[in-house]
Order: sequence, then structure tokens, then C-alpha cells
Amino acid sequence: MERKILHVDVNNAFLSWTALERLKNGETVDIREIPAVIGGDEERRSGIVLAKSMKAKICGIYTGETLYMARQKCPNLQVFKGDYQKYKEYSNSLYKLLLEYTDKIERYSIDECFLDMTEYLQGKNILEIANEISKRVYSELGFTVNIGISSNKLLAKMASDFEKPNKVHTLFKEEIEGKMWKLPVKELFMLGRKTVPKLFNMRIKTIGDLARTDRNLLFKKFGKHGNLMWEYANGIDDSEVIYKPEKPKGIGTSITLPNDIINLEKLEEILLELTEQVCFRLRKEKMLTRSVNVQLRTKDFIDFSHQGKIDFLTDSTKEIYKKAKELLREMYKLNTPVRLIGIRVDKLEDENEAQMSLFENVDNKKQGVLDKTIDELKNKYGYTSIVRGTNVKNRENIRKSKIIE
DNA sequence: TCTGGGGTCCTAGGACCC
DNA sequence: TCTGGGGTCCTAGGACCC
Repeated sequence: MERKILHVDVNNAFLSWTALERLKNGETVDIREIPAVIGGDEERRSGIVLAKSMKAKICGIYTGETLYMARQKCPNLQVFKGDYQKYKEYSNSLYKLLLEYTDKIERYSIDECFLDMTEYLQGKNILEIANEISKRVYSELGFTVNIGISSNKLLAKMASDFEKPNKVHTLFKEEIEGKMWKLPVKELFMLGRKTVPKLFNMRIKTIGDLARTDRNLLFKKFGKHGNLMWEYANGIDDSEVIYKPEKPKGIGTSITLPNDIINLEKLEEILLELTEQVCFRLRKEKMLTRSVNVQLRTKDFIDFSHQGKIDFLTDSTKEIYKKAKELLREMYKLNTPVRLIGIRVDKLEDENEAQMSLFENVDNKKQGVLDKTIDELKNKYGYTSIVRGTNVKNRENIRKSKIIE
């Protein structure tokens, strides 16, 4: 049976939500109506565009470019900071509204959801429902969305990307040729800046060109990714709407340093603080790891990473930091100024399942008691309330930006 | 000019074994 | 002097997404 999938995408999410928040607080200018962007912090060397208004877009500003470039294109540009906590609240309010239509919702990101409406239509017309959702989001929540309708996730997502803002589009199988094939190939989901020039060299310029290219040729040239892009160009996608919350497969954090650092001890101090954040989240998820990965970025934007294994499953800050420090030292032979440092834990295993099957491999030294006590205090009084002694002097350096995406 | 942070998935190539 | 080949496991790095 053919599925009925919706993709709901908030228009200029961070900017729209910031606009609403400002209006709520008595500001009179709606920043959606002027050339404006949400940007990172230039002093912390994260000065990039995170979201833009329509007027900023008309100036040629795009997401991810530097604020410096954006100002060149649009001298009267207004730049605002984001508030991730607030964004989460707006995202939750959207999710709650959508739950009135189906519980089969995949929260793809903070501002995008897939809905599997197949079993919930009850004879109703999918286009009418999409229009109703669109109107209700605007009247009840105050921001606009684009909604794409199709029989799979890929096509629904492509559809929601058509004309914006505040629009509902369909892209059913029979519409692929008319609506999607004429688009430039870079518009296709999963075709990024590295692949597009290669396709161009093969004289593949539109999604239609790609769809009509020999599948085996693409496989030979691009491997699995070639296969995937051919399927997407032809509107083929069987993936399910994942509506049950999934456990994370990895947890990581990283920070761009306000200044390049060349001193190993300094880097270790920062790494400890990052490790604490990661382990706090790891324990919150009730997951264990034995795989640790440390990443460095040099001042020239070259990335390095090393990963290593711990002999047992653990969530202990001490054990994970011990390994992380080892990895950092191993790598630091480069002796080059470091711009970014990060840590992530991978191949996570559920605490309960791990203890059942692999109990002899779990870290059962009682070290966990201290971590637990610290976690409880952090939960009660806020994350920054408790700091290991050595971290205090770094706190100013690396206070984290709350912005993502 | 300056270039975020948090994820997932894939692949090339090295180590090791038979 | 010539240096197989297949399989598995692992890591570093890269591509892509929002």
C-alpha cells in the first residue's frame, strides 16, 4: 500500500523564532521583515550565518557563510544572537500540535519533522490536512512552515523545499518528471559540495540528467553513494519514519578556541572539561562506551582525530579522560597551533543490556559514586554549578556557545 | 575576510591470520 | 630473489545532513 508522508519544515526557524521572542518582549520591529540574520559570536571565532530573513536572502546571503561576507553583501544587515533553549521550546510546541494528527512522527532536527499519515487519514484528503496543519501552526504558534506531501520521505522532503515560505507542495511519483527533474542537481538531498562538481564534469547538471544516467556507472564511480543518488533522483526511498526515540550511537562535544593554543597542558585542561560534559550526557542516557575519539583542528583548518579502546565498558569521567589524554598526547606530536579540540564516545551500549550479556567486561570499580554525586548536583543546581578544581581557571576561555545548526 | 557544533554513515588502507 | 591471496577487524579521514 502506498504510504502518505508529510515533511514539515519551519521557515527560517531560528530567525522566525527569535522574531517572535522579540515581539513577545515588546520590541516593535519584526526582524522577519528586514535584512537580518541569526549569527554566531565573532569574538569566539564562530561568526557564521545560522539563519537569514527573506530580505537577507535576496541580498545573496546564505547559511553557513561568514558574517563578514554577509555584511559585504548587505551593509545594513542586522545580526542577532540565538537562544537554543527557546528554540527547543518552539520546537516542542510544534511537535505537540503535530501529535494531534499522528503519533508516527520523526523529529528529524529541531525544525523538521516527518509524519507518517498512512493509518490516520480515515478517508480524509492529505492535501486538506496539510493545509489545515499549516494554517493552525501559523495562527496558534505564530510562525510559518512549508509542508511537503508524498509517498516517501525523500520526495516529501524535496517537496517541502519548493517555493517558500508558508507553502504546501505535493511531489507524487507521477510529478517527479515535471517538478523535480528540471532542478539543478545540487538541489537533490545528499548531494553536497564535493559531489556536485564531479557530476558537472560528467555533464550531469539537472536531477533529471542524474536520473537518466546509467546506475552501474554511478556505482563504479561513487560506490554506495552513487547508488543512493541514482535512487533519490528517481524518487526511490523505502526508509521508515522513525517515530520511536532512538538511543544515540555516539555523543561528542567540541569547541573552537577563542585563540589558537599550542600548550599541551592547556589543551588537557580543556579536554577534561569537554570530557565531563560528554560523560554527564552519557550517564544521563544510561549508556556505556569503550571507544573514545579525540579531534584536533589546526589553525589552517586541517582536522586530525585519533580513537582508542578501553578494555571495559564504562561511563566514568576518570577512565574516559585517561584514554582521551593518551590520545591527545599521541596526536600532539604535531606541535602546531590548535584551533579546535573535541571528544566523542562511540559504539554506545545500553547500560542494562550490557550488564546482562557482558558483565565481566563492565567497569565495576566503584569509581561511579563520585560521578553520580556530581551529576545529581548538576541536575539540581544547573550544569555549571559544579566544577573540578582544575577547570575553574579555564571556565572563561571556553564558556560554550548555546547555538547549534 | 574568516570559516560552528552535533550527528551518521562510508571507505581506504594497515595489521594480522591462515 | 621475490615477495600469493582471502578474510576479518580496526582506524583515520571524509562526505553529508541540519
